[in-house]
Parts: sequence; structure tokens; C-alpha cells
Amino acid sequence: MKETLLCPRLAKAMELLGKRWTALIIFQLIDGAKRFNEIESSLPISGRLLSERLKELEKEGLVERTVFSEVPVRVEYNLTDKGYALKDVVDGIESWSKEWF
Amino acid sequence: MKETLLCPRLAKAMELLGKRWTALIIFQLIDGAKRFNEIESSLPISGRLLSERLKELEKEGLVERTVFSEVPVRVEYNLTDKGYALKDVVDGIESWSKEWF
DNA sequence: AAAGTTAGTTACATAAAGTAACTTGTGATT
DNA sequence: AATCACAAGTTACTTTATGTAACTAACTTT
Repeated sequence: MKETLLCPRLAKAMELLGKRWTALIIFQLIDGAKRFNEIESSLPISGRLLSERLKELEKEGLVERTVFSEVPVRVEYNLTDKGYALKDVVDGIESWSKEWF
Repeated sequence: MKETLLCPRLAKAMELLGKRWTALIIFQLIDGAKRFNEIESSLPISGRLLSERLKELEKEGLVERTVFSEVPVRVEYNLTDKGYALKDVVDGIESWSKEWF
């Protein structure tokens, strides 16, 4: 990959947000915590990739994972402040899509 | 791929914007037209993919392609209204990246 | 003890992205 | 006339990411 003048922060952000499903997962969590299966059924994503994406988002500090030791186990995901700070962005994409498609 | 309750317009928008480089290409064009080589050298993207992305963006009506029959040939790309309507979104991503990374 | 439930994981097939060399059209240079 | 330079791609090939479906772990209810 070539080097570039591109701002490293923006590059990093786009590396994350530009990945398939990432923005839609954040979009699903904007209105509050959801569990794994809820996200999985609200998007056409497989468990394999959802699991992978949630791990990335957790690692980057946009998403927080909480395990409830019930039976069967319940796991909830919710946005951190860093993740929620993207609300305007994902809302902007949503309204753009409604206006132009 | 599973079916979902997801809004088809948003799904379509994300299919486009979620592709690698797409948002960064739009970002490069926000301040005005650029030619192929300028975009290529301002991003760590190869000619192969840049060409592919620009075709997609042109097909979806976000980008306009203009050929100038000079020697050597000059080709400029610029945003349409539909593409420019994403300015707030890409600016939002940029400021988020500066604040949180 | 067999079946159900959530939240994953594994193995394998297909599609997308990365890399580098090649092509096309045109005019200028040797 | 043959070679070279240049922008804007394209082609062939390799590597990585994604899609699909079957499987696992832990624990409960039937």
C-alpha cells in the first residue's frame, strides 16, 4: 500500500467505519443496548461477521459488552460515548439515503 | 443473505458508502474537481480500485466525469448535488476522528 | 437423557481488494 | 520513421475478507 498525505486519524476512522456492517451495527445501537440475537436479526449479517465486528468495535472503544449470567446467557451491547458521538453521522447517512435514493 | 427489516434506502446507501475507499474519494472531491492521478496520489488506493469506485459513483450519480481532449488527456471528476449532499456526513466523520482518535 | 436456548466458533467456498506489469491514444524528440 | 513521454486506465495474478452452514458450551426444562 502506498503512503499518502491523508490524515492518519481520518484514515483510522475510515478503516473502521468503512468496513462492511460497521456503520449499520452502530446505527442499530443508537437507540439503546441490544443483545447479540437482536442485532443479528435486524441486519442481514451472519453471526460469524457480527461477532467479528463487535469485537473490533469493543477493542476500539465504541461498543461495550455486558454479560448477564442468566439462563440462557444474555449478552448486551451498547455504545460508549465514543460510539454515540457518531449519532449525527449515521443520522446524516440515513436522511441522505431517504432524500436521494 | 438473510432478509431483514432494514430500510432498503439505507441499505443501498450503506452498500455504496460502506465500500472501502468510497467515502474517502468523496472526501477528496468535496473541495472541487480533481483528476484521476490527483485522487490516486492523495489516497493509498491503486488505480485498479480507484477506477472501479469512480465508475460505481458515476453510475449511482454521485460523481460526474469530464474528459478534456488535451495531450496527454485530462479527466476530471467532480461531485454532483447528490454527492455533495454528503458533505456534512464526511465532515462529521472527519471531526469525529480528530476528537476521538 | 433428550431437546431447547443464547452466544458464539469452525471449516470451507466465493467474492473483493492488493500488486505490478501492460495497453491506448496522442504528440514531442532523436 | 522509430522511440519516448504522459495520463488514464486495464489485465492477470495473489492475498484477504465475506458468506454459508454446521457445530460447540453451558445450563434448563420436559
